[in-house]
Amino acid sequence: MGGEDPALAREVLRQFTLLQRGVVDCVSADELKRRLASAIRAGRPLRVKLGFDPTSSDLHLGHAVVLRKLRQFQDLGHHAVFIVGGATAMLGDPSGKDKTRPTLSREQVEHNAATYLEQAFKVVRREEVSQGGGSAALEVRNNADWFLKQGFADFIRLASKMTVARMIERDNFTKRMKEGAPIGIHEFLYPLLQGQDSVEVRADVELGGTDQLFNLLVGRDLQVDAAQAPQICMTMKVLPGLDGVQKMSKSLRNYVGLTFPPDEVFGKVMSVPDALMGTWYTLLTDVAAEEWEPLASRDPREAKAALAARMADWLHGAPAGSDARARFDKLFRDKEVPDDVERHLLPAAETPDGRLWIVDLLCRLKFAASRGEARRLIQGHGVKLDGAVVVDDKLEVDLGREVLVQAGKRRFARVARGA
RNA sequence: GGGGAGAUACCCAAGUGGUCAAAGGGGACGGACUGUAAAUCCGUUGCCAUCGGCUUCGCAGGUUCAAAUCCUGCUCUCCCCA
Repeated sequence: MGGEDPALAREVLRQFTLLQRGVVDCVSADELKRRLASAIRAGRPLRVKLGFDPTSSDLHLGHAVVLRKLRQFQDLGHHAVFIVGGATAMLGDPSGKDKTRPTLSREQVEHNAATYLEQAFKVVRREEVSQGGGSAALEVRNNADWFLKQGFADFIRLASKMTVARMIERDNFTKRMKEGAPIGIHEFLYPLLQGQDSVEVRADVELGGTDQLFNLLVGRDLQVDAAQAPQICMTMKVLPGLDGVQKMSKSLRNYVGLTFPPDEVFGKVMSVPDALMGTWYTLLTDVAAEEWEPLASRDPREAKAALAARMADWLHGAPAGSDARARFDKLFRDKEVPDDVERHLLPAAETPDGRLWIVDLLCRLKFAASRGEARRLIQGHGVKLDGAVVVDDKLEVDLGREVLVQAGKRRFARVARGA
């Protein structure tokens, strides 16, 4: 770096510092500074790539961590390239997995891709790229567009760019081999495809979780091979899920979906172990550590509730957080029945005498998946009728007038016999 | 291509002819405590049902009064050799 222009140097440092939040690896930091400097000097924004495979139909807070980073680049005037892994989704990324994932059909992938973008726009600015540059905030690409057009020869050529030795020294493959777990050859191909994406879109920077570092680095090699400047690889700390141990993922069911309703967002965040609060604040908010740390040590519940409300506001707009909190406090802290309990009317035909066996009632309400489960729930004293614990699993409930059914702490329904 | 090992419920894992709906652990759910945190304790964890019945141990057949357990074929996985 020349370093003659102090204004430029300051701007580079400002951007660089902001961008460091939540970042674990940056390959390399110096390159990033240099690239920022030349971008600013030339008025040519960096092309920042982030890709997701539409392997399920939900994005969650774990995805949001990197999406936020992408948004941060946008806010600094850079150009986001969002890759939908239409082709790679069919392969299945081995990163962070201890087992092979099932490959998906074309149809599933396309369906998922559609819902994905919508969810991503909760975090990323969506102005589409305009031809002449200008307000180019976002460019959406689907890697099916290039991969499905390529021929066999192209594919083999790509495969030749990687060695088996390098592949198997990758930690999660080593681990799986040691455990005797299967590894499909197709899983070796995945990083190459992801790397090729970087070549296709001429990425300056690629974002990902720490478990993506290997894949991101492959992109660098392929770019060099294609006579492009190698992308800077930035990995973000992976967001731990609700269990506090494993990374947030839909298949582990420890996630908070970006489309979850406010109450659920609030409640799930409240169930995050205290020890993780700092990580969540760092990765999912811009709140300075000096702000949340004192609160978290003085009043952890309050700090977490503030975080939870913030998440709900973020995903649903301003009053959602405080509203959710009010309902949450009422239900769990004050142990009161919520205001908006769903009402069910059972058709009279189903209850000729106006009575219904409690076990069937629970099944009808989907509070239990089977009669056996309903029985167990009752035997475990988990069912209340008008506030009183049900002890008899043979109870016939009189639906002549409305009754309040509660299963566990959070499932409520008001039921009466319909016409 | 040759040799060996293996596939058990949501996951890991015991069980090698009846007493096995299948030990143990994890997870999940419910209860107590609480801040839907952590820690701890208790209960439940195939389906239907009143005794009782029905379906389940990779898949398909077979032997037997009786199979997760024995036999045959198939599918999949791992290891060693080539």
